[in-house]
Amino acid sequence: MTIYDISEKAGVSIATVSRVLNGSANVSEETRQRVLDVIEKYEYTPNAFARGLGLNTMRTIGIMCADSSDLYLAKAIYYLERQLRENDYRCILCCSGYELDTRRESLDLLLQQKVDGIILVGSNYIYGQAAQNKYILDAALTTPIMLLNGALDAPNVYSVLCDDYTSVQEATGRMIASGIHDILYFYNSDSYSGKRKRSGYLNAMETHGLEPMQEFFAGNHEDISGMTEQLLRLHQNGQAFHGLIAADDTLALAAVKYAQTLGMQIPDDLSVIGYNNSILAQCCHPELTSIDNKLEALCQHLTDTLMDVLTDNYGIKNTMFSGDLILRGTTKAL
Amino acid sequence: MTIYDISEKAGVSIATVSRVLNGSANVSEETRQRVLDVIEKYEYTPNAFARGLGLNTMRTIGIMCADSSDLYLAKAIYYLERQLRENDYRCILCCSGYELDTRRESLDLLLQQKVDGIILVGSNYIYGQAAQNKYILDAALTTPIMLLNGALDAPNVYSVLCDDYTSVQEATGRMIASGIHDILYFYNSDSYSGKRKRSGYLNAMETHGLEPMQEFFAGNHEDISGMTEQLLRLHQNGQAFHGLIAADDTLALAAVKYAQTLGMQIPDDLSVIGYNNSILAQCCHPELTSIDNKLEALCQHLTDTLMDVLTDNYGIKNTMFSGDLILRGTTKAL
DNA sequence: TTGTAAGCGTTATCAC
DNA sequence: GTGATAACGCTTACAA
Repeated sequence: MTIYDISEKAGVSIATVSRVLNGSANVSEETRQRVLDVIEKYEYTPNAFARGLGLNTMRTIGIMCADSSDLYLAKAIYYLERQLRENDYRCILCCSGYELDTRRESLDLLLQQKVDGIILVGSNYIYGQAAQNKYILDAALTTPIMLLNGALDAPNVYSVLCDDYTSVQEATGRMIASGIHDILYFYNSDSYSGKRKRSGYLNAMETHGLEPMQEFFAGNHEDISGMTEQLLRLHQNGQAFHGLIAADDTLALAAVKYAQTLGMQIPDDLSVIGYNNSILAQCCHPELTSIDNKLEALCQHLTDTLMDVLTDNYGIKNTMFSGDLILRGTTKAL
Repeated sequence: MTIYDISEKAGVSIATVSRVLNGSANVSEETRQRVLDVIEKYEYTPNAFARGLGLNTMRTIGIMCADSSDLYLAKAIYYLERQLRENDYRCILCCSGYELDTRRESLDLLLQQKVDGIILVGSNYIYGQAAQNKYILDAALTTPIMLLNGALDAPNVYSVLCDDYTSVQEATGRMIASGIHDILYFYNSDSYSGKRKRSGYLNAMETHGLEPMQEFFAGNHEDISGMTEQLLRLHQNGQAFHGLIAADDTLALAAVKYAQTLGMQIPDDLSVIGYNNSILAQCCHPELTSIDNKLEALCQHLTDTLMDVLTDNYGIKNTMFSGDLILRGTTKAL
């Protein structure tokens, strides 16, 4: 079934069928109905490729992330897909991994597919050195690039992120105010937002004249046992801390397991604050106090901005949301 | 840049450029090189829409799932996307939700996008009544349909799943053999695989002449606190059990929290077995014994089969893998 | 209000 | 080997 078949059966030209299909006003109600009847009768649907060629768009958005099975990224993808679908856009998912080379490839893939926009999900896309971000700028020459949890000042690049710095700074401050002074910062990434979180912690400690303690975990993002073991080694080496702020709920969960392994009471012997307020926060007993970075709101804003850019060729360049500390059982009243 | 521009600059016809582009043998090495040079110089890439129209494919596969942020589904999507990309296919992600109506819509969306195949991820897509599965059969008229963790016997529909029945039956049997006779089955879905898991439990209990205890959780899939509370209510009502088999790691985790809340020792006072062997299994202390259903292997087999179908129009219709019980701290030696 | 015809940028079938 | 040229199925001026 093509538009020709329909036009023939309805006794009109293909232009008229096309007009009906695209809701053009310049069609008499009578012919419109006649055409619609034929379309329905034969269950005709326009050929998406032909339409794409004619309109130079198939209404698709590329969603790129390092690893779509990551709890946090998966949630972001979920929100974005739903919101884009509501705007009649389809999503092409592309997991780029964490290497620069594979990221370039992934981005090229999406550009070749001629998507209308590309969303980079995750702060790890922005590197410290400008040269490493060049492939993003190149892509932006062709297609609007949206950054979720990253920032890059360039034409046709739009950023939406959460104020990680302030969130962690305030959380640390509240823990200090509750009387805990030996607080360990436990992290596993020095990405754009990773750096900002850590700065927040450092600033809070310095402000209160306290000595910072930082511990970096280099292993796999999902290796909770490995994280726990690393903390246990710290303990064996005599490093004491009664508070722990984690850059991620996974790390915080490892801290809870660490305490349980040693028979410590939470929050009396150890207070823990996580980040992301993911489902993991509910997974332990007591439940995790965690920083909520408003992912759904971030995604909604990003989608809205992208729609603005796509229609008006203009949108808000940078937006920063503020996070919320969600209090649960791993901290005393802060 | 179009193929015309390139042909002009290279001093050949568009046919020759197209031949070079598609690796046709009938081009002299000299012209091939000349054309390639021009292509490289101008960074030309063929227009995907035009190519799609000509070839009637853009090499895309639709991946449909109820909720891509679900831990298990997210993992499946991750594997599938990677494997499809290796085969030079792009993925269009579409979250359909759990309602029949929205599923129909989602499937239509993918068909209209003219994907080359559709993967339904999750056992919940297959309903008990044939009429409810009709929309899948209709889609299969046009496009091969792959079922991950579901089975449906129909033309152009292919199924890959794990033997949930046997996995749960054996796990239950081993728990019984370890001396635990009052075992609760905790579940939250009566989907295709949900039913099979439950049957496995029931069969094992009956075989050993034990009275089954089943508890259904009707709330949100992520509401671990709600699940924990439901178990606590059960306890308050005097229902005793020293073993618990869960249809999902989330439910198993709730069981661990339930025990911790009551001050029970795991596994001495309560043994727990989960399902999926997801990251959640690592999240509690002690860690979850869980049934691994070989998701990556399932996905790989599904992708391979789909590639077979796409190239030869023929592939293995039904495949069943067997699961593994991964022993960890929530059970005594089984 | 409707129809004609020219794109859109490929692939593929012919000739030569 | 290479080059015309006809599909592919739509959108959209431009005419009528």
